[in-house]
Amino acid sequence: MIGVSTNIFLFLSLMHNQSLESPYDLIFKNIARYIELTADEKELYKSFLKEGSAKRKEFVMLPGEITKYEYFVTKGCLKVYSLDRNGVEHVSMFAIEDYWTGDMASFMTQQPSTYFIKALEDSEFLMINKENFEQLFQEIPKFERFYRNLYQSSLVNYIRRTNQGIALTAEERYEIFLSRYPHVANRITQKDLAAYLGITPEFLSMIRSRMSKR
Amino acid sequence: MIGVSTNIFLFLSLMHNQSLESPYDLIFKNIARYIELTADEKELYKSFLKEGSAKRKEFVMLPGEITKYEYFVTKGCLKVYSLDRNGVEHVSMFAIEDYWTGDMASFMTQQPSTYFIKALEDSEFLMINKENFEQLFQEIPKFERFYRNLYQSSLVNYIRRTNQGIALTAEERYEIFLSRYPHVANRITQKDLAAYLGITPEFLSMIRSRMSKR
DNA sequence: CAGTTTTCTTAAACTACTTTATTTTTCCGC
DNA sequence: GCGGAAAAATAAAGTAGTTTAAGAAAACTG
Repeated sequence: MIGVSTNIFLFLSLMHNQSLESPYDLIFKNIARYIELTADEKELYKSFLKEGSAKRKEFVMLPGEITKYEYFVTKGCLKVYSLDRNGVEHVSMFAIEDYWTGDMASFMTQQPSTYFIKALEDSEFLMINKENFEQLFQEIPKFERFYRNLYQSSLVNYIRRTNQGIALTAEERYEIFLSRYPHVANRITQKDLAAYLGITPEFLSMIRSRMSKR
Repeated sequence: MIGVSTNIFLFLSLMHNQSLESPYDLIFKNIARYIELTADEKELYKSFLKEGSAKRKEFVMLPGEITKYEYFVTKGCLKVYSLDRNGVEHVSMFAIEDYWTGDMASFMTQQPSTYFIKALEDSEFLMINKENFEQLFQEIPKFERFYRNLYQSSLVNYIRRTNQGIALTAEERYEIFLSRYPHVANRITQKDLAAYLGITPEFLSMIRSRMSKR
């Protein structure tokens, strides 16, 4: 899980009172974790963003496309995944409110993506394209610092997940996911969670019944 | 493999003619991938670094310690690894010349590390401590950009490795490692490579004999 | 270069996870 | 609230990778 949510409680309060927060309030709070923006800078940044949305089951991105945007989810839940050569689905991350997502490799290198991004719920997000992303660093150099910190946190999470994938059993990984991302776990299906954990839904089901018998 | 080597050929030329390059030339070339430093800035940066070395089989870092430094390898090869609760070794990365390494999570959060760093060959490196790391961004803000880019590349590599770990068989991961990091592969033992791939040395040996029979 | 330690190989028994198939339960679009 | 589709549970047979053990090859150390 790359995106590094600012704060679970912020997200929970949003759940109960979504209309009070605009999508921009959420993204500014996210950015304020690492840098402070002046009112002018906020306006400029806002002008670099585009609003997007997708209904449940709609695709936000398809493999083969050159990734145009990085996404910041303001409502709903996106699933980022790919298919291996046997057609088996592998989920790279779930992005809920306050998470950044996209295909970073494709966005950075402008090579075709190998990922699908699909909305699991009716979703809304803010998007920044490659030109604006580059421009951002020219206009507001502080953003170098923001992204340096964002990527730093993401890396720590990825390193952890890589090592877990190698060192732990599926059951252990499942338990860790439940305790670390409970608010994600109860929004997604077991099938999708299995695809994130790297196991079959049948085996996840077995794990669950084994665990409940203890 | 996190560190993102600038250039294999640079490294190869170093192998043949090490005395001509100082460790600082190497790190400045590494940094020049993303930002340009003035002579003054180079001097200042140099003053933030410390030189270190370790003989073959010596430990550079032990678990339990709070990580003091990030390391840039200028000679030799370091192995970053941890032990799981069964005492099985899991290699997180090999760092050769021109690679950055360390325990980023521990360095950033100043929590005790869970990693060993051990020299596989007589090695030399440059180190930056946490205070100087923070200071660096105050004194030379350009470094935000450098690290933003460095972390970006590392993330792309990590995302790739995570997905490979889940989607591919051990044999496929072995072949990919060989073609992607041939210069690392022939400097390390099969035992260490197996611990990187997440399999037993016995199984790697089996894979190799299976492959050679084709 | 001899002795010792470590690494590598091979092979048989074992385990975590997959595959395939069937049944039951949940969900969501009308 | 109903009908159809998707998800979840259960179970049996199969496979990728582990474990244990023992011998052969390589590689440090004195």
